[in-house]
Amino acid sequence: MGAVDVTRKSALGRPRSFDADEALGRAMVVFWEQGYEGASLTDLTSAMGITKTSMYAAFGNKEELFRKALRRYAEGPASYVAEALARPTALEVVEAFLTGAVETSTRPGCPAGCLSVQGSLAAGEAGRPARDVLIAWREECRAYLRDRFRRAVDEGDLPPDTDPELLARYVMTVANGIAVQAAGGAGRDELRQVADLAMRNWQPVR
Amino acid sequence: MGAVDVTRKSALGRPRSFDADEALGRAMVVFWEQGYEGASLTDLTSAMGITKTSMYAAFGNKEELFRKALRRYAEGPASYVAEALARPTALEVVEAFLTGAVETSTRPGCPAGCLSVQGSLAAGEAGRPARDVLIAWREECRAYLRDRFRRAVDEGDLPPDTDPELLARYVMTVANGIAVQAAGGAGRDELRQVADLAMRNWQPVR
DNA sequence: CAACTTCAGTACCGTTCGGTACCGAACAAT
DNA sequence: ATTGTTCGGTACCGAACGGTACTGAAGTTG
Repeated sequence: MGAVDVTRKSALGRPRSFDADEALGRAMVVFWEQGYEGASLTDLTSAMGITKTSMYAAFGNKEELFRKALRRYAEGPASYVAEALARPTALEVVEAFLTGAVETSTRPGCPAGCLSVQGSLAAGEAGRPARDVLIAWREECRAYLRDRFRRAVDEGDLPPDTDPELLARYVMTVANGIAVQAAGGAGRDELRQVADLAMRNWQPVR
Repeated sequence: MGAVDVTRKSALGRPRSFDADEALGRAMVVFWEQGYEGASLTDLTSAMGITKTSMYAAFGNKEELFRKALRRYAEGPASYVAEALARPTALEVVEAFLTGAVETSTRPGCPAGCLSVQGSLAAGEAGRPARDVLIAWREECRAYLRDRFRRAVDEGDLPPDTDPELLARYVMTVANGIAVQAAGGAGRDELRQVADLAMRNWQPVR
């Protein structure tokens, strides 16, 4: 949550008559549902309730709008990531992470799946920058998990022969798979079970 | 492999001067790499080495070309699915399935990832039919796994309290996650480890 | 009020999209 | 040889793309 910095250069002139934060939220949903390339400016601006001109003035261009929408996604629907990382034990981290992935990917009233996965996996020339941003974001997320597991090893929370790198990649893999499943129509309860199954035997992980 | 049915209406007239099978293979790679919407007709036909006119005459239109490319993908790079399902035990099925997913998603000289996952997760209006075809394909794949696990339960190969539906969804989830990871640049060895980890404790599955 | 700035909107930019009409040439069957 | 069909290639279609110039109105500051 919180106001997104839209960097108004001055306080002069006629003030903006739409809520930039609200508009960004609408754009986020469109990107979430249709991906970067699949979301046209017409789709975006009509969902945002503003004209193309206003969008360009407020957000720069389509790519910047996407970046800001992603930031907002990270702070909003995907805030479960940061919350999960703050849990006291590694087991709880994984539990919260996968639970968050399931719930965010299957939230009623929101698009099914995860923006960072379906926003752009494959892309033509035009969508490549957006794809790279999403790859970087997922990498960052994985690095956080890895660091968290390293700490857990140091603290004796995980067995000393645990491979934090591998464990982080495994958890990310399951989370990404959950997003794909959700995009394909899988329901929350079914994915909840999948997440449980993925964790059930996680303790003996070495 | 095998000739793709391109349905020549008659033997009359000048024969085709390009190899339709070869051309379809090239198109498959482009779709694999760029997705349905991301692959333009120009991208496709220039990779296929033919003109737009020839493409339309031979394959119908972009959507049909995609369908045929998907069929070819299923018979070629994704043939590991059928092979895995034919293994004698459920454990071997899962092993072969996940190994195949890793190898196909990280094959040198081929696009990273899985066509059915990144071909179209999210889509604008134009890409929706392609997306639905891919969803159906993944569903079909999952149903095959489920049926195979049901059989394994009947045969006593899996514990009688196993949930084949859940197990199939779990395996598909991991496979899909692997494809996403591969599309994000993960290497074969790393994903190989992830697949091992996903299977390591699979035996006590109930 | 006057000066300025930004508003929302329209019309339009050049480009690319998927898809077609038409072409003369090439080949097969009669 | 004639007829019929398809070839590969060019030129083009209307529509949609991302993005911009220009407009008169609206609002803030001096």
